[in-house]
Amino acid sequence: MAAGEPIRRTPQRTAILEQLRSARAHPTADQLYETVRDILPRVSLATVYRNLQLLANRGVIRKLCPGEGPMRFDAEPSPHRHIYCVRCGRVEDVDGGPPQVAQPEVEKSTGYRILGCELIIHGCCPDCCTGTDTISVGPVGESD
Amino acid sequence: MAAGEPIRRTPQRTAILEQLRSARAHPTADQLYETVRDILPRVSLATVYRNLQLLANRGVIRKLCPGEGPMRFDAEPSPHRHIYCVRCGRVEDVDGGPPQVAQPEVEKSTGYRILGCELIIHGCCPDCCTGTDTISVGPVGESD
DNA sequence: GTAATTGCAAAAATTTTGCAGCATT
DNA sequence: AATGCTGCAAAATTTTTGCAATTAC
Repeated sequence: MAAGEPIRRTPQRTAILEQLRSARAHPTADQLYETVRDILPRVSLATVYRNLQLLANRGVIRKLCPGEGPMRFDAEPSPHRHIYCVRCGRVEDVDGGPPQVAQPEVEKSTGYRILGCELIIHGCCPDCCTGTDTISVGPVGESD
Repeated sequence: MAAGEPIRRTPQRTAILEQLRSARAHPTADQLYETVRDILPRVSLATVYRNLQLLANRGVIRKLCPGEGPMRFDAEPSPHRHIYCVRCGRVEDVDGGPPQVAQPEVEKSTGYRILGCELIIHGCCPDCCTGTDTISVGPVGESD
């Protein structure tokens, strides 16, 4: 992982990071592309992808996989938990600190060298599961 | 999520589940397709995808997102942790019980109704990170 | 008999890449 | 000046879908 070289400052990169940082939710590359276009109308989606990848590799931002659909991006790279609404796809932060992983124990039992971890909770957000809606419990899914 | 109707038994479905259950690793749909073809040479990849989706929706199996590349499937649906090798892509189980999520607290603080959760640790497996290899720490990535 | 399931092929969705020109250091 | 970055368009990858025929219950 190339983490040594300085990151070159370009208008595109700056705008992408700015827009990601000001995003309420954890946007997809495409959603970010749309907002960046408001600032730099000629930006390309490939540039957005390339920069998000580069920034994630550098540890400046974080890439999230909700388990369905496209990847999400998070301006906050330090470990914290996320919750994903299986109905509307929204991803939000969860308070209460980072997921607990006993790094030395896991490294010993698996033989892996641990680099990081990601905890994502699946659920149904207040807007989607109002009041007494019927929902089923179990590993996520919308229909067969 | 349709969880009521009985699951119809077809040779394809049986073979897919059998192969997934006998798989050491946590295979991708495509890997599973290859092994199922040894048994049912005329099976289609679409059928593999459709069945994996259906079985995951029913809670019979579990769909995993390693954060990069294609989805993985796990014959064991009960909650347990996984570790993903960022170099070779392998996914393995981690002993030590399910990830800790204080469901009532999280439901109260987020307003979500929790359905499940997934913890995936990123690291470098013994085969990939032998001895004194140099690896960088931080949110995963191979090159820019 | 009815409804679910299958194979095939085509499509959709997401992400990556080749390349020539431009911008940043 | 050198290297990295960009836009564009094309491609690669992964997953889904339409449909007619078949199969399970």
